[in-house]
Amino acid sequence: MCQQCNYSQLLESASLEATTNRLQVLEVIGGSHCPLSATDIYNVFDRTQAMNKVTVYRILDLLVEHNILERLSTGRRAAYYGLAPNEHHASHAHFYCNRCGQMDCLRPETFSIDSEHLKKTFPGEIARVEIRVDGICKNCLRH
Amino acid sequence: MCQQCNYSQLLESASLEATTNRLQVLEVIGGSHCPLSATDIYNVFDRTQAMNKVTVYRILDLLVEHNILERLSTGRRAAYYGLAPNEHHASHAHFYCNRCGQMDCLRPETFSIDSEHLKKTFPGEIARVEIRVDGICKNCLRH
DNA sequence: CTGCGTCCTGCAATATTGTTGCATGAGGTC
DNA sequence: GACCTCATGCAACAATATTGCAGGACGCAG
Repeated sequence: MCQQCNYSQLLESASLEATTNRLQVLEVIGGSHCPLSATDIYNVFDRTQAMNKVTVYRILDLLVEHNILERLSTGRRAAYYGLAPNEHHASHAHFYCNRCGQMDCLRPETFSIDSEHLKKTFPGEIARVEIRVDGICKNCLRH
Repeated sequence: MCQQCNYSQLLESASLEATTNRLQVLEVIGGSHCPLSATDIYNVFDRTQAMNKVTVYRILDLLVEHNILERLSTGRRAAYYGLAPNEHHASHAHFYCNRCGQMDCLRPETFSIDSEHLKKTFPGEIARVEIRVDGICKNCLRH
């Protein structure tokens, strides 16, 4: 998902310690071409070196809170996590396959939405806009 | 949310029996100015006349499947339910307050997205596009 | 009008996902 | 060395949703 991000730097500029666990979570997410669920993430560590699921959840929460990761909803129960938009990658919509549960990133230019106008007129504070396209992916269509 | 929908008719045109429970669920959702969670819905019935939560979940699933209701994600765990777009109400985005958990409907013209183009070019089948704005609502900002 | 099938509902148990409380251990500071 | 803060782990718990099974309503064939 991102080869240009320096994860230690991301953490330090958020005043967070760059611990091994945090770096590993970031590497797993950053190394994936699509957002991952918390379960996906700690399953990766089950194979190589155990990381407690609570630790994974806490790291995910922390990084979302510091805007390093973004939490994506799926229409099902589990949330998915991807790198938050930053100078290296623009905010973009996602496609969620209702059949296999895979979530994919759409290209940033897929939707052009004017959230600036909304931010000026909306009587509240807007943190982010999430766009998700639901359907059936091409792999599942073949079967 | 909708005074024009005839719920029995909606059910019948989907070949579903218009049972009391289903009509009541539809009336609760249709009578609300904003989408409701499954818990909200069966709490309404706790006061007036009990309906089992499993029944509520099953009715919600069934109606979503038949495109009478739409399931909205919140970024938290509970899903919210509103009437699906139909001839009486256009598809629209929603605002979710991260502080109080209230979900509100935005006016349909808030975002104009070109999903037709995407449907033509995307190598998969697109069922719907969900847009959610997250932030803090004006009520919560006051406190 | 009796027996059979189908559908809706309820209850209990279970599953999935995420969170909290508390203890331990590492590393820094006085 | 005593003390602090922070990250982590473990166990228990909480919130949300689903499954299995049984009973009851309703229509229909005989």
